[in-house]
Amino acid sequence: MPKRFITIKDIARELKISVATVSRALRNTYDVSQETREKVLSTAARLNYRPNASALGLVQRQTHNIGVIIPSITNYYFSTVITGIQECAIKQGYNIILYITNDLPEIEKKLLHEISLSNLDGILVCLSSQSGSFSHFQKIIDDLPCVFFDRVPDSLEGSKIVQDDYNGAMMAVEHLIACGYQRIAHITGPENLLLTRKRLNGYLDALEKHNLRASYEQVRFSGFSQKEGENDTISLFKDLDQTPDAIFAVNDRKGVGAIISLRNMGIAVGKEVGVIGFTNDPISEIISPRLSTIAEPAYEIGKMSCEILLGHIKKPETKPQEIILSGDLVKRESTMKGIEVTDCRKFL
Amino acid sequence: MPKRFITIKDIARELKISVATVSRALRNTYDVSQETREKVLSTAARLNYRPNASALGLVQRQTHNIGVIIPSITNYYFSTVITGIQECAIKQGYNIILYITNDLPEIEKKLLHEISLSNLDGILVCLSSQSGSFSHFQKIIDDLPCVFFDRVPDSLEGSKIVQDDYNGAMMAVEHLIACGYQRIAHITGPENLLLTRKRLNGYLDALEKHNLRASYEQVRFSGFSQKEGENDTISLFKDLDQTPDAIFAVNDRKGVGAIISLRNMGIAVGKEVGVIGFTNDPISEIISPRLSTIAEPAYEIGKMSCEILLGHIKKPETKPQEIILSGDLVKRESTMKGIEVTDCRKFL
DNA sequence: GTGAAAGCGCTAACAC
DNA sequence: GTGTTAGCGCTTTCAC
Repeated sequence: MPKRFITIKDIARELKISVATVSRALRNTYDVSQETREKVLSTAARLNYRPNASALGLVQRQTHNIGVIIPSITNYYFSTVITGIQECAIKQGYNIILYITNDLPEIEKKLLHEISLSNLDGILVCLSSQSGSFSHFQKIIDDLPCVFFDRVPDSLEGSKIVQDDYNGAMMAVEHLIACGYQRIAHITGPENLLLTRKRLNGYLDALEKHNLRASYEQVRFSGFSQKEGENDTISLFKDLDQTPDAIFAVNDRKGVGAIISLRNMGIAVGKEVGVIGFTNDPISEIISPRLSTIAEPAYEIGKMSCEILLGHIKKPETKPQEIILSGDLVKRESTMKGIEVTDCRKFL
Repeated sequence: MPKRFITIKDIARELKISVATVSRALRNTYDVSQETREKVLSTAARLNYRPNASALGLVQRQTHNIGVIIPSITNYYFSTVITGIQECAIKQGYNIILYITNDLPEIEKKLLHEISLSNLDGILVCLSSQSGSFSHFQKIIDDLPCVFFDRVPDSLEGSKIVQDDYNGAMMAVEHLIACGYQRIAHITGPENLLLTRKRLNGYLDALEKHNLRASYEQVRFSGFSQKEGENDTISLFKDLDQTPDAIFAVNDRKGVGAIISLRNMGIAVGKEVGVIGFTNDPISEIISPRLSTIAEPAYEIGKMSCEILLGHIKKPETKPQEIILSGDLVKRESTMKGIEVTDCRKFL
């Protein structure tokens, strides 16, 4: 182990003063003479002194590291959230340590067990899809400030930051209705996730509000991937006597999957069957036709989560907060019933 | 600072033995009796003891944290590389600390200055686009094992992991040529990046090899974004007397940009003008027509980089290695000259 | 205003 | 096989 950095001892020796004085001078404590302080500061700069993180961690019981547990980072939403977290953290002098669960509860559990909590001042969590119980989180919460974002538990205490899933879904479905679609199906994520249920409720309530048929028959639960969006769509068209004339997808990737399946079936997306997603993934601008969606404040979610966590870390007595950030409807061609698709070029 | 975890002292007190013995038992050192060890292990388990990371870091001079400096994570390539890094790291008991530069050399420099190196056992770096000089890295390299990936410096020593940029570009352009395209332009990244120059050389050499016109006139340097791909394409068609009949883009995002601009110009992508990218971003399957590309081993690059770094950490005398991973040609419709586009549905 | 010393949690060298 | 001690780099009483 060759790592050896300059320490306050080196500075003290060079200046023939005690380490205590060096320490005080460095931290600008008042009871140190102007002269000494300047000497210390200048030699520290000259020697390129940096405080040792482990020593600080040991004595102050805080490491300035925060953990982030997340199912995946290879999609627009999560990577943007992380970017928000990281930017906020660094600004306040904190590092983020990244843990990816691959959306697998076993890995999540294993991780939680193995993570060195003493290396962390707090933790940011987005649950994996199938997290059945949350007992493994309870232990952590007891030890460490913990903030949940996006996929949050309903049964645990703690701060929670989410987008407005219910109203977002409501907006999406009302937009479909406003466009003239009537038989609106929903392809969504795992039933046990709170996020899924909230969007589902928004969907169902919007239908009821407008006196349209709201039934579980036209809902498909599965995962969050494009492929699953494709399959759900196929299943919808195979199983239903009256095929839907619109699909509300729980996210844009599934929305893209829906468009692809519809295209494969020879159905004109928009004109014949409308599709709307959720996220505003850049991909929704690329797909043909372009996908209408509910834009989520991903970056904000990350930033806000980090700020709240840092608040808990700095003031442990802070009460848990639940924050809901609203999204925006983005209208594109996938929900335009009116336009004629005679000239295919338009969509190429 | 409320954090207080169980320590070996607690175990020692409970068992009325010394902390040294506890430490030895925990680490399974040989000179401890079976009986004592079992007692220690069981109380450690019962008390849910976890070694204190800071204390370990202090005494062993290693933190089991590795830093990752990367321009961005909100795209397929980088997020996949990170996933590979994280998976490899966790498997070997290391945490990754993420630093995002936003591709800004000022932030990169600032970061390098502020990062607590004593908190890191090593560092993985992907340069920002405009890193002019690398002097700020030199200091780090002297202190800490450092491995570069993807965007590597040519003037610094150290292990470097990259895809085969030169041959990938060569393959891409030869594919275009094989498809019958003749006037092949190139839209690429910042000229000062090694990666850009390698792909450029592959491009130029392929043209020369096949006796086609190779000139800087048909090359556009800019950034890596889709928007810049759009602009480069427009510029190409505006400036050139003889407009290109194919475009080789430095990455898929720019390739997508090229397709979008071509479509806007009313040009049939594939049939009239071929486009090929680099990466195999999932987006290349979504765009219409689907984008041919060179698939990069992103996950492998991450995994390999992490492995090499861990090698350096564990065996500091290890010589720097330069590893080149090859990519694969993926043929799609954006380079199909032959097919008739009468039925647009095919592409929708 | 400054130094000496203890202590954070742990390992390792040295006794016995 | 186990205990004692010193020390990793730093902060923080407590003296003076």
